[in-house]
Amino acid sequence: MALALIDCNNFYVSCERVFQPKLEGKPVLVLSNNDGCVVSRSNEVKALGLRMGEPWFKLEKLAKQHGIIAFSSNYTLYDDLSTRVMSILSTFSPRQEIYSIDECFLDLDGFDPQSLMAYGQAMRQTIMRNVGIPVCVGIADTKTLAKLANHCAKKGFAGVDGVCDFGLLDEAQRSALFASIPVGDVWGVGRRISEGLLAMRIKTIEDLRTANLKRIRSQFSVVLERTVQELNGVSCFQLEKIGKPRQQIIVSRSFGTMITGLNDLSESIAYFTTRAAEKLRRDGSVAASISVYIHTNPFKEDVPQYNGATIVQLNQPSDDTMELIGAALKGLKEIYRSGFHYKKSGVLLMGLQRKGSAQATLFDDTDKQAKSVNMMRTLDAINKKMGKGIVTLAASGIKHRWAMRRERQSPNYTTDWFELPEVE
DNA sequence: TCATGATTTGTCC
DNA sequence: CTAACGGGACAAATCATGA
Repeated sequence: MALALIDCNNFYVSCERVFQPKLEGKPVLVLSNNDGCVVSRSNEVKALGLRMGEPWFKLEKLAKQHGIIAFSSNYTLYDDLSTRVMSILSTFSPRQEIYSIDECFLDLDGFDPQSLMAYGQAMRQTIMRNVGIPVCVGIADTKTLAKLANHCAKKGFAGVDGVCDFGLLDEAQRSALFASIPVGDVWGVGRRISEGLLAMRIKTIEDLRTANLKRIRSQFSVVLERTVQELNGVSCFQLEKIGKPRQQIIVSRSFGTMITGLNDLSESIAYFTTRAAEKLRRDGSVAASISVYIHTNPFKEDVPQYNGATIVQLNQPSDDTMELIGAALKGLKEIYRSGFHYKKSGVLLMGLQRKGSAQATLFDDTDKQAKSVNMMRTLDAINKKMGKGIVTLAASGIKHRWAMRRERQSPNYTTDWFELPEVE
């Protein structure tokens, strides 16, 4: 049983550097949507002590002083480079689980244990040569250990050069290593659980690995119990098949500016529902209900706060943009209150099932359904070919006063001819 | 009282 | 110039409800 976890280094920053090599060695960071928080940092930025998740407006001055280069996030670019990285990695194993935009697991069962280090190096070199993104590789018996091995590879522990294979460590070396790493670095141990463990004097990974299982189960949860098992080499989290359809779809966004009126809110909800319905159809699913929510800015404690949410049941499960928008706007009218400054809204599609598997009812209008399928297929095809949002429904509005801030975005180098820079 | 469904919580990246 | 703090997904835990 051997598993590899391959994780791109500072992924978003690395994507920006692929197309601007002069950023190499310079402090670079990438901001979240709306230019809100720091979500990716180069090593130089980490060395300056800037923290992950820190709001940009608090750092802007400091960043200028240090000559930090900040980008708005460019998901079109990151998605495209991610696809290339994942596609290359898929050739290294018959089984791959894409865990997130910048990391995946590979099943290395049956490979020669002595050659795994070299195999990991081959992955790194191939990706660097073909895409230009640096990655690290962690190899171990379970997912949790592979994540940890990757962490060690990134930190460069014990002369490790981008690949770390726990299979090469004996018991004593393993214990010593684990005793040197804080428990919060384990996959699945977040802030809250870290605090709880600390209160029980469980400080290092070695402490956690040797902790009493029953006690962990009763004081925390079955999930943490499994994590402890995994740290001991007992596999509890299996490799998941790719292409499994999602169980929920969320589209939500903070606004670039506060909005107050029902009209602007309706536009945003219609727009988000359109995006959600596209994802739904891409998955080949239909939704049974849609939830709508709006809220004010929770960070402005001195102004009146309001959170509204509701769930609207559809007559029958659907993937039709217009039907979904109709339901969403109905929900919005119920929860809308005038007199508040709204900062964010969103929709959530629930009760997802494979299209076609839904129970047909006596009153289904099959002719109307067939027309809807054609309409939606055409809409998706045009938008795919001509660019997202070329054809939209009137309800989504045109001007989008509420659109998010993206003041420092790089061009879509790989997906839009018109955004290729001039050759100097 | 139990089983089920709905909502909240915690985590990850 | 001012004001300015992400988004999406999942599973388990917890709460609410109704037979």
